[in-house]
Amino acid sequence: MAEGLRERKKRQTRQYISDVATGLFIERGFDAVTVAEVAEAADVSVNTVYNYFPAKEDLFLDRSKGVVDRLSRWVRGRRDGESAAAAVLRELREEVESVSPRIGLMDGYAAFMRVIHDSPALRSRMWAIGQEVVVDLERTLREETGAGPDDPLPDLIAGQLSWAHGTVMAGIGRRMLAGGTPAEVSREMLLVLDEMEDLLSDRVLNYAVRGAG
Amino acid sequence: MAEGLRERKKRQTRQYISDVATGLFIERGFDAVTVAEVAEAADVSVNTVYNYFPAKEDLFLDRSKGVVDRLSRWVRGRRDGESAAAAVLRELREEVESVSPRIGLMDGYAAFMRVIHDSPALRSRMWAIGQEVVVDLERTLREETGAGPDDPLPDLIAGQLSWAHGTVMAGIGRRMLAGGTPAEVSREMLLVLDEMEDLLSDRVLNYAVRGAG
DNA sequence: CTGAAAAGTTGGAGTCATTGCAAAATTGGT
DNA sequence: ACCAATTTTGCAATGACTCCAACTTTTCAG
Repeated sequence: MAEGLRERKKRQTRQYISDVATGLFIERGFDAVTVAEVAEAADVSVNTVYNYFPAKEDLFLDRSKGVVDRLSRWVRGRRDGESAAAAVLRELREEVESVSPRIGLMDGYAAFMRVIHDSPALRSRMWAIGQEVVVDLERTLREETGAGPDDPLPDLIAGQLSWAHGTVMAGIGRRMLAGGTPAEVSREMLLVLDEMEDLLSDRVLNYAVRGAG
Repeated sequence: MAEGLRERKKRQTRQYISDVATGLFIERGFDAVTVAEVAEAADVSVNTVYNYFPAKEDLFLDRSKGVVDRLSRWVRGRRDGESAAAAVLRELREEVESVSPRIGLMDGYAAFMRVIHDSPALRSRMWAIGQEVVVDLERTLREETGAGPDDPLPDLIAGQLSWAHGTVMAGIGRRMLAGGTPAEVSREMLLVLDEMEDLLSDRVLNYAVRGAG
């Protein structure tokens, strides 16, 4: 009833393995570290590693970290009179402006990005996560607008919004990788965000305005 | 001087291996067929397969097939007074309208898509090709407009255009997979193309107009 | 036409991710 | 302290991919 001491231990073990693995990957690169090494360094068997993580990439990219429904949450939380796109742009700007570590604006992110940058497997996994984001957003937009299954608009809008989100994230990654400080990158990305908003059409910017049913 | 009988044989062998592999993949799925089986069916050794193809996925998706520079070619070939986006949309419409097999509007494409759809490895490889397309287009747009390396616009426009291209290709794939005939899918996609053009802003639609330096 | 050099093919051994299975060790509750 | 559920582990196997040395075929100069 006490909600398992067992559960706690499991979560601990899982976190520990992931931390150990992350350290090794950052130190020596994703491909240069074998799962066996991770297991040894974490003092567990290889099978235990696979017991917690479905694949090697998940040791580094724990996608359960609430990234896939980020856009959906932002859209669902849009204010009265605010469109889906406006909400996404506003939230993005807030994160960038506040130099939030949630979007990679922090010291040490460059090292993290480098690992991804240098590993095709990790890059591909990043894309897969991005795909989940789009699919999730498509569903949310359909729910929020009541669009029929044949209406292609929600998917197109979802594509545009997740393009915007992905472009910002990629821009941050690239600039941090190039040695920028969080503050510098934040400043630059605000300009990019302005350019981006300028590139979105009114159709996009006015889709799914809350309270305009 | 006769430009090798050797070269001809090599190209033949390569093509043959790819054909045999494709047949097996369509018949039984990508993951269910081992490279060893492909090699045996093609009457060569596994090493020979790897001599021609860097990875198993390349047996099915031969990315040398001029897809990566498709957008760049379209943009470079834009007419006088035509923008990059207008050229891309025009070419896309032409392909769709003419029910071109180059973009998957042909019988048998569903079987081809099914293999990709069911294999994470192949889907991921498709994305990687898409990435090459964007990068290629970014460079082309910079060349065509003379934009400086710090101007973020070319990358943003490239992102929008390759989003449009990718969306159309994905739409075709999904509809063919769902059992549509090439003619039906062509008709539906023309409507999607109209919606899509409506979603692009004038900024995008008027970028890099030929002869408006 | 003939004998290397060059290029292509092959077999075999090895690494690594990932899976399946059954034995062994732990843990929670009684 | 004991039982049953849960975890952890060892072992074996599959399959992609690489490295390497031996072997065969093609090219080409003489």
